[in-house]
Amino acid sequence: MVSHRLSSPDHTAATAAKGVEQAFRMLEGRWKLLILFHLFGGQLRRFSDLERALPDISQKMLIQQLRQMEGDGIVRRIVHHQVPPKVEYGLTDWGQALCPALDALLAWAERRPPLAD
Amino acid sequence: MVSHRLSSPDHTAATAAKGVEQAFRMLEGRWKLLILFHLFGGQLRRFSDLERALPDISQKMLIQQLRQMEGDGIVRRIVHHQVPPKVEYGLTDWGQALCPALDALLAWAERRPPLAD
DNA sequence: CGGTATCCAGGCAGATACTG
DNA sequence: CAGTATCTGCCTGGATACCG
Repeated sequence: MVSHRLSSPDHTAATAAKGVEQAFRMLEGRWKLLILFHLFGGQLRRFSDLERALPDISQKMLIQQLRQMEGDGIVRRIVHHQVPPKVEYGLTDWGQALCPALDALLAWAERRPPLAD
Repeated sequence: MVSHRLSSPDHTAATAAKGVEQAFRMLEGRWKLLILFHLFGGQLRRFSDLERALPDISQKMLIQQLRQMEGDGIVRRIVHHQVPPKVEYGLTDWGQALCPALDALLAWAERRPPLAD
């Protein structure tokens, strides 16, 4: 029986959920979305810039989240071999492509009707 | 290159992230997406139907995830006062509206290029 | 049938201190 | 500047047993 109106017809509930869960796992974590929204638009940000932009994050968490997103292919890391060291972070093309999808989710969240129970 | 920005101009990185995080929090949890994809399309499913559809879930987890989504206004619960008891679960209109947003995220996940490191 | 109640373990976030 | 290492506490999910 045809049920969930996904654009792609060849998904079961299980495969669709699995795909979305993959996406979720890459974006979960208290800081990843915040980092992402600071990088949308093609900007490059230094490690210390991001530290300042996210005042409550520890260095451990910042590098951890950046490395995970780099490993997932969302973030790219650009090392300038200088003294003192300089490292910039930006998005890959695929990472940039997240923007409209997150936008859709944001729009949905903001359409929430009052809970009229 | 056209920078990818949000459709709504009055978002900072912080407010946008906050909105999307709200959405994420409502959908996080090992079973919620799976439940959701079983309910997309306007179907009503009994508690025991869902239990059968998600063979590895415990009753505690099933009811917990359903209740949370009900509290968030995504799922609605329909109690039929009968003996034996019968309870059905479906989506609210707003819950249904999640489908295109998740579809976008699913499409993104499936566009992932090979990690050519 | 459709739930509650209770206990438990693992993972992840956070603080803090140290380093090339 | 841009990280690494270690310790700790909490929260979430899971197993199990019981109830209207």
